[in-house]
Amino acid sequence: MGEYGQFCPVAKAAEVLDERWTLLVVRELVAGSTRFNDIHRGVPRMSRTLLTKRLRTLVDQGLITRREERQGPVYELTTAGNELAAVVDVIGQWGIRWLSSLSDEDLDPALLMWDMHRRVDLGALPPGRTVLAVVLDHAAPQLRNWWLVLDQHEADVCDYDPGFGTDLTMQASTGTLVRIWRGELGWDDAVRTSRLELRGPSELRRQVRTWFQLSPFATVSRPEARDAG
Amino acid sequence: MGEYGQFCPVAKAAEVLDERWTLLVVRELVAGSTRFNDIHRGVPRMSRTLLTKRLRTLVDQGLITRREERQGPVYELTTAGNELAAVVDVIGQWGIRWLSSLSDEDLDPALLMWDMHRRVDLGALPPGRTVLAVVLDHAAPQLRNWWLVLDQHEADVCDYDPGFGTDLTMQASTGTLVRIWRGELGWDDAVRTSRLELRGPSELRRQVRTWFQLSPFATVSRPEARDAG
DNA sequence: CAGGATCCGATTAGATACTG
DNA sequence: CAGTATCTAATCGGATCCTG
Repeated sequence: MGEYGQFCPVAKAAEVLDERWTLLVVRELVAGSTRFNDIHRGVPRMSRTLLTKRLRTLVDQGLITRREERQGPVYELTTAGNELAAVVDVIGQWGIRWLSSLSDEDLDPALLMWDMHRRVDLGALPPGRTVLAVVLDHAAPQLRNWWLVLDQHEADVCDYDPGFGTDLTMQASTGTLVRIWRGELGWDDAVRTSRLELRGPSELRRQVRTWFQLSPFATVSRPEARDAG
Repeated sequence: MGEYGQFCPVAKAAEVLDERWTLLVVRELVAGSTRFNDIHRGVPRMSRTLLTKRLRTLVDQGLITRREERQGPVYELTTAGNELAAVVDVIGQWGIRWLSSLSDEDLDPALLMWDMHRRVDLGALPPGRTVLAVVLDHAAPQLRNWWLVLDQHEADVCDYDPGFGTDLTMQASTGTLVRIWRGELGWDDAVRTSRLELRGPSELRRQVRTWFQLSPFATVSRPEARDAG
């Protein structure tokens, strides 16, 4: 795409980073995804064709490598690409401070579940397997019900009942969970006001909040409420 | 333009920042430009129509304000916009570390002179007015000769002889000056190898290197030279 | 100096269908 | 699972001309 014709390092970096979707693909790689389909789950609105193209560009630019494994291609950040973690971090910090108004379009249930499953603190789980059902109020029928299958080794997310039974059910609107996720609404506050409902053994109801680490940006300090000028 | 449909703060920030040219316009504002023409001198390849459009978008997004003054409109960063300085900084640091290969297109003489004039350390200048002529080897005729008119209060850049006489002349290729500017080539090294030639009183020849602060990214540490994997 | 209005060509990305 | 190929609709941005 476009070059800026400037020797400024900001301009040279922008040539690489400001192409549409690129920063989000990098974010997925920074978050640890290495397989095509995993990366795509983090950018589901991107066509697979376009993702292919962006990945190739990133390889050409030396930000990632592509390796053929038995299970298929594996994408990994190079040293240069890895240092973009700092860029993603600062941009996210700015974003959470100043861009808090979300449209309904932004409240993507599948994305929320994908994010949650990836931030599970495996060490905080009870022994054995735990199945957490999540019900998202008002979501479209096929996006309403989710199951997180958690054990000490991995966290899986399903959009169908995996058939192990349910240990705990969590019910809320997608917006409520997103606000909790982003650190804009306290867990206790949400429970107290019944915006977040938990059903199951009281011990699990108490513990569940420790199973998730929330968004990496949840703890970023927010600006004082006053005009932006 | 495009929305990503994600609640992730990185995605929300990218919606604002990854539109073409936007980051460079922000960079100009962070660097201190407030007038339309000054901003445009920092992004000369951007059409004025497009710059107008981007500025309006930035106002709508609450990153800058536009104020009508007697001399004309003045653009200024809001608190939110001002915090983008950190984003510009991190991106520039990454850029100078990993994107050192510049095309001829990137070596824009006018941009270099504009950058230099803006990073003059007024306090380091000799008393009174100093005129520094700059000759850029191999540049197109109308981009070869420049004059920096420096005094304790301001630094001006002209592409014509302002008629005050010349105290010191600096001659080099644009590429050499850019590499010095970016911190990739030492001043002494350039002088010793005659890539940078100075003509004028020996005292000024010795002092001139202190008049410029170089690029804000000149002092960023560079990666060790080895493969990027 | 700081734009507004238009037109038009180039680029882009989504949708769709197909492949090993 | 991980793409490729193709077509089309939409968008974007440069050029040009005009304004107060």
